[in-house]
Amino acid sequence: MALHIYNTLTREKELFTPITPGHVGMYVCGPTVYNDVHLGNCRTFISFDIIYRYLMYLGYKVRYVRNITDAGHLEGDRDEGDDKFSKMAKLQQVEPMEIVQKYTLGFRRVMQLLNNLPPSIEPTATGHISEQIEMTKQLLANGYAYEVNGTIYFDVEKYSKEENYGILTNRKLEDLLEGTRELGGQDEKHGRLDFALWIKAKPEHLMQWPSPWGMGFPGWHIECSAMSNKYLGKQFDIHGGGMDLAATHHTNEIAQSKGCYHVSPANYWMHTNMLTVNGARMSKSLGNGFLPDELFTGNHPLLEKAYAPMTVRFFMLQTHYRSTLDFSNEALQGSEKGLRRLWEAFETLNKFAPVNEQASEAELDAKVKKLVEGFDESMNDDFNTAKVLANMFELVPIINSIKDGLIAANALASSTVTLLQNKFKAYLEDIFGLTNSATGNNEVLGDVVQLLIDIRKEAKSKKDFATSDKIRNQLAAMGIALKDEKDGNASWSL
RNA sequence: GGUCCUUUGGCCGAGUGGUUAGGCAGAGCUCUGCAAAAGCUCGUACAGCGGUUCGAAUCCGCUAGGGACCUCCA
Repeated sequence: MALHIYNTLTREKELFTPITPGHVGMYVCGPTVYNDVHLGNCRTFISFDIIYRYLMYLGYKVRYVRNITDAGHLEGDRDEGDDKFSKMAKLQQVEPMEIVQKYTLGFRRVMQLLNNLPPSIEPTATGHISEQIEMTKQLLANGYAYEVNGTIYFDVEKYSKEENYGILTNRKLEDLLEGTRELGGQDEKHGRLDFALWIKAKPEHLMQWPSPWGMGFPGWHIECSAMSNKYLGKQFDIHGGGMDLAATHHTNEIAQSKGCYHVSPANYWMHTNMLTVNGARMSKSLGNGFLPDELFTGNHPLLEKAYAPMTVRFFMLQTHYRSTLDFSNEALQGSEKGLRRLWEAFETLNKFAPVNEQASEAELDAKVKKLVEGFDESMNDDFNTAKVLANMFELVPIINSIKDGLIAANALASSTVTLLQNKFKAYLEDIFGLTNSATGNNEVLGDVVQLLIDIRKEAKSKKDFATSDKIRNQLAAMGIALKDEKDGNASWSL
C-alpha cells in the first residue's frame, strides 16, 4: 500500500499524491515565542519531524517550512490590547525582541535535545511584514476585508456567501455564530466572526510598523498565509499543526488564502492530537504544562524522576499522532525500559555477520521478512508508528535468541539478516530519530570498563567471586551495569 | 447550548467484521557461582443495553462516563 494520509478536510484517509511528483511542500504552524515551549508543543513538532523524515525516506525532496511567531499575537479574543511579546517585555523590563530571542533560542535548544531536524525554512512574522501588508491589500481589493479606524478586518459574512467558511471542521456558519458573543457597542467589527488582518497600534505600543493604514502590526492568522504562499506557493501539499488550531487559525488561513488567490492553500490538512495530564489538555492557559527541562531534570512535583529526551520521544512514538496521549510516571517508565530493550537488541543485531545464503529455518525466515515488511506498510497507513514498534518488539526475542545461540546462527538467510539490519537502522535512527542516550560513547571510558571486565573475568575463572563481585558492585554504584553473557564475556551500559 | 471525538486486560496503548497486537508491571520455569539481562509459558480485555449478521471489541441505535473545539494555546 502506498502512503495514505488522514485529511482533516475530508475526514478520510486519502492516497497521498504530491502536486509535483517527487517533491513535497509542507507547512507546520510553529511556536509563539513569548514564553517557554511546553511538552504539548513538543509533541506536535516531534510528530511532524517523523512525518518529515519518513517522506524523505520515501525519496521525496521535502521543503519543510515552520514559522516562528514573534509578533501580532494578542492577549484576548477582542482584537485589541497589547500583544503577548509587548506584555512579557514590560513584565521583564526588556525589549520585545529580547523576549523573542530568548525563547527562540530556548525552543531551538529543546528541539535539538529531542533530536528534531531543523525545518528547511524557519521564517518569522516580523521578517515578513511587507508580505502580510501586501496580502491584506489584496484582500481589501478583492472585497473580503474592510477598514475601521486603521484596523483591517476580514469579512467572514461576505466570504461565506461564496465559500464554505467552516469547511475544515465541518461546521455551519449558524452554529459558529451561536457560539460567539454579541457585538458590543464599542466593537469595530461588522460581524461577530470577523477577525483582524492588521491592527492599528497605539502610540505607546512597543512593536509597530508603517502601513497604508498607519502604524500598526499584523493579526495572527495572516502570517501563516503570507509565508506559506511565499515559500511554498499558492497551493502546496501538506499543512499541519495541533488540533487546537483547526477551528480558528487554520479556518481563517483557508479563508484568507481563498479570498486572496481563489484557491485552497493545502491539499492535505494534518492535525496532531493533544497531550493530556490526568486527562486534561496540557495548555499554556491552564498552567498544567510541563517544561521540557523539568522533565529532563525531574524537577517537577508530579515527576518521580528525570526522563531522558529520547525516552520522551519514544513515549510519543508509541501512540498514534491523532490520539490523545496521557502523561504519567508509570507510562514514561514503561517507555524507558521498552526503549532500552529495543536499543540493546538493535546493538546486538548490528554485530551479526551474515552466515550463509540459505535460511536453515525457512519458516522463521519468512516470519522475520513479513514483520520487517510491515514497517513500511504501517507507516504508509497514516504514519502508524505504534504498529511499527510492535513489529520491532516481536523481532527482539528472535534477535536475542540468535545471540544466545537458542536459535541457530544460520537460521536466517544472509539477505534477511542484512534486511533486518538495514531496516532497524533506517527506522530507529533515520525515521524515528532516536539516538543512543542510554550508553556512553566515550572511547576512553569504554576501554577502562573493558579492562575491568577482563580483570573480573580472570577473577571469575579462579573462582575469586569476592573480587568479581567487588568490580561489578562498585561499577554499579557509579551507574555502570555489567551483564554477563553466555560466552563468558560481559556487556555494559550506563 | 451547538459541533465533534472517545471509552480496550493492573498501567500505557494498536486494531481488521471471523486469527495471540505490542510495551510496562505481575506469576512460574530455564540459563547463571550469585546478580542482572535474556529465553519460554501465563491473564483470554474490549463501558452498559438493544439491533444488523452465520459470526462484532470492530457496523447501527440508545444510555452512561471522559474529552476537544466554539475564546489566546501545538
